Amino acid sequence: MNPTIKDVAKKANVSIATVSRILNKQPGYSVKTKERVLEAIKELGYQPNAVARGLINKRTQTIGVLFPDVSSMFSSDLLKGIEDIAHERGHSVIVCHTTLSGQRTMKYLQLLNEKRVDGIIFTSEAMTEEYYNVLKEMNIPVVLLATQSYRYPLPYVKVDDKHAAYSAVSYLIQKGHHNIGMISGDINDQLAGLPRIEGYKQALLDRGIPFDEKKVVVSRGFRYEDGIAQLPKLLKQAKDLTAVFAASDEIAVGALSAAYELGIRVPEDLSIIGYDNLKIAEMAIPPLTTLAQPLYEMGKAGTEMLLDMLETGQAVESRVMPHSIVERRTVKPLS
Amino acid sequence: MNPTIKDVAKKANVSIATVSRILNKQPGYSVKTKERVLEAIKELGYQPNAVARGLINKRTQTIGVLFPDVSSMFSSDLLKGIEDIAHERGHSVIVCHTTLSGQRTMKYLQLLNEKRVDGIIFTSEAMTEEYYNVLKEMNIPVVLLATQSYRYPLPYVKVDDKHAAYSAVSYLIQKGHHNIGMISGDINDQLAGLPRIEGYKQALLDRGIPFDEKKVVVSRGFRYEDGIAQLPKLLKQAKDLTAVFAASDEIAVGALSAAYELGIRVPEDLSIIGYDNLKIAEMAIPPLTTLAQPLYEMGKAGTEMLLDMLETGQAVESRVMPHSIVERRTVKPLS
DNA sequence: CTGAAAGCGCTAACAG
DNA sequence: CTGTTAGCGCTTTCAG
Repeated sequence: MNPTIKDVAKKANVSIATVSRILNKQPGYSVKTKERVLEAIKELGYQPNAVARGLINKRTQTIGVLFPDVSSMFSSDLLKGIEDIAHERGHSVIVCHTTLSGQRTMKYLQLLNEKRVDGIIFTSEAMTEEYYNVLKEMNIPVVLLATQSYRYPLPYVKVDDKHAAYSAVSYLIQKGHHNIGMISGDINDQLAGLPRIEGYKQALLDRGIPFDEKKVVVSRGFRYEDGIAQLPKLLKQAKDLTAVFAASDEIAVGALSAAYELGIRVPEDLSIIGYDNLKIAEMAIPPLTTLAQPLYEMGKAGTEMLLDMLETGQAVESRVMPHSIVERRTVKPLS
Repeated sequence: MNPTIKDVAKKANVSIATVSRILNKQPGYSVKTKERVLEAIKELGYQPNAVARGLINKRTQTIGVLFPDVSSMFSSDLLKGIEDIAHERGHSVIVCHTTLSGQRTMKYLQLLNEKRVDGIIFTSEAMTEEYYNVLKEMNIPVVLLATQSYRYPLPYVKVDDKHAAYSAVSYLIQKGHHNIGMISGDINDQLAGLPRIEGYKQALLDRGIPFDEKKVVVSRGFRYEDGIAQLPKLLKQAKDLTAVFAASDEIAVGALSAAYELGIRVPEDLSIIGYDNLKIAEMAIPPLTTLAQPLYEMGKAGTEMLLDMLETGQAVESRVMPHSIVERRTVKPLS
């Protein structure tokens, strides 16, 4: 069995209180005792029991992160940022894959409560009343990552989706494209679906290009398969498109594949711009021009916010992260 | 604050022992008290404190998983399998990104010990004496995932790398290729580096094709960038190759990109086979033929093993998982 | 500067 | 069937 603080105390001939003080760098002991204790610790290979500490401190130094079954590349960029900061600031992270069904999300929320995590990062999924209620009950800091809620006062970190989509489409227009299609994600998704369509629409309108609903096709998700399925559909219902804006990189790469099958050359015959800037954007053939979300930084920022709330007890401000265009080779300038 | 078992006991007019029994489904109470207690629990919204439980039971229902900074796609497939089984069997998972430096691995190991996790899954990285010693000290089950150790008696789950590489190259030969190159990962990697080269060599020799070291080029890692850099080098030092075996899908996709830049058509001018069967293999243009490792199943299997050890206290047997060839479109049969 | 003792929330004998 | 009690390993008053 692991040695306990008691063993250390006995070995060093002091009380456990003294050992505890030394462990926690509190004042109240002579240099000599400190040395003796430190030596006992080393000799025994003593490691404090975080469980016992958690019980009394009411802090577990652990946070929970909920991921829906979104593209794993998307999630893992976020996770990396989260884990880096959490570790740096002395916290562990418990990952929870909630998949689609809310049931599992509820189970996880309950679990995280039982484990007494210090805070929760809720990613990508929409916040529901049910979730919010239990979160409120738990009475711990929560931050929304790559999602947000109008209804509930939870701090978030995300990109401005509408604005980002606007930028992507504006970029296309600047490059001389006028006949631009869009492959959207789920239109019922108030967070990543609709706003991007609105950004697309707005960009068009602002340049005096009429919006034509035939030019946007909506899929159920944001996956590769959606891109594969939707590009042909889009091309059929909207003629002579010179460019398409895909609502995610996975969709864009799917579109790239579909185009390849159709014998349509990208970017010679058709320009494509994606959204996210995942690793696959870089790896695509040809490399995908895309609207970049700083996923890794978002993960870091969200975690910073969470831990700040934890430490200060204060609310923090939401952060809208900057997006940018990463120019690669799927958009051809039109003369 | 969260209500405690005491509150429940008071409200239901019973002792905390009775509540505890009911919570743990142990015998020893009437139906009536049970109902009363259950109602009190519901009314208070009581949730047992897993930290307190962990302290007394010496079980935290939590496992730790260590990932080096391997391709995130690779890790996240594993993680998904791990998390699914862990959750199904009532455990949470703490993720630890160890990056490259062993220092961080040691810190994590120590952390996981302090948190008193019930078991550890150690992925991809080579087991060192230093790690093994602390792991042994911790005295909890450990399983190696996508790695193995000759020196230390730790159960593992992985694919037979040499055999898998042998299969991949044999496949190429069956398709009529004789002049086959290889882009290897780090040759100093005893687990994923060398064995795959040996499999390549063996497959050649078994068909009477002489091995020529000019035909294999080794990179430092298994990343996309390595593929990009190494293909041109390989093509320069080995003429008239008709096919290449890449030691990972990322390398293969990098090779695909490099070929595209060079104006080499795949598979018309050059066939390529990858290794892993990540999602990107499917998404590549053209879709990548590859040697599939069942990553998700491996994650599941490893976790099953770990939890079995935990529950039974018995050692478990290592598992060599089946590999297979996923035929897509980067290998052209030679007449 | 140091120790004794209470108690975090829970489980597990041991009594009754 | 039910309650009392002693800890699990630690932090933290409160005395000295």
